[in-house]
Amino acid sequence: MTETFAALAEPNRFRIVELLRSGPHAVNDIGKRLRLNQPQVSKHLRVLKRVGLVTVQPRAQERVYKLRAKPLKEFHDWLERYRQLWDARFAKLDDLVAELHKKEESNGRRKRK
Amino acid sequence: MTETFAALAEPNRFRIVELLRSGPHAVNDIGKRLRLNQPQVSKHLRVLKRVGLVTVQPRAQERVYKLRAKPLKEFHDWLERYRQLWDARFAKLDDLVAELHKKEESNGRRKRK
DNA sequence: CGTTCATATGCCTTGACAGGAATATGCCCC
DNA sequence: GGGGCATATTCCTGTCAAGGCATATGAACG
Repeated sequence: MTETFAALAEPNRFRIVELLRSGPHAVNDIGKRLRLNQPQVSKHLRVLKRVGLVTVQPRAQERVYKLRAKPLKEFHDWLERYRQLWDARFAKLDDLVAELHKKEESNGRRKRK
Repeated sequence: MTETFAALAEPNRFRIVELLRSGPHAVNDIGKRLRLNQPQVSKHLRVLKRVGLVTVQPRAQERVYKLRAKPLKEFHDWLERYRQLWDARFAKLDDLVAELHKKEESNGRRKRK
């Protein structure tokens, strides 16, 4: 999981992923659109492939890279577990907890070991 | 956005975030639970704070760190734009596109510039 | 088969960052 | 106000990764 994060942490790699969202692209095509030198594109794609974010399919001499659904879905599922943080219902609960903390703080000074 | 990724790419920082999902924690508490030295915990929390993933609230001498909803929600929203990748409906469309590509390939050799 | 095109790999330098140990800051309590 | 905690910061060192350039691999096509 953290490897996926690391892969997306690199700005140019992030741009590549964003570009690939619109569909598969060949290496040279990516390089031209993002103004990147070909070797860097290949290297970045290598990393993205290693962590499973993309797959390759040869088309003659070209290599067409495509986004893979699985890791992005896993990603999405992971974030779902944090949904409570921003859900309206929880926001209220959050306030409540904050209030409880305040109380605990004000009369906790004597109780504290 | 990529900064958030970078912050989460560090395994120990990821563990801290996972721990904070269960609620706010003080620095020393985090260190004990995750078996990390206090300075590293402080440093990691500094990074998490810089990218806006956490906030601090002083409680006497302790500093209680808490997850922030906003960046995680933004994150979630960003991933929503990729949902088509793993949605069933799109899976079919994907197959269709693949087939079209195959056709284009078979009779495209002469058409290609 | 040799040339050309698309892509991959190797080498090098440089900068960023994590961990460890020591130390500084800040707050509480007597 | 001085000692004791909880936390932050500093310095140091080693590691790792990105970019630039040169070069290697590999396929198509005359």
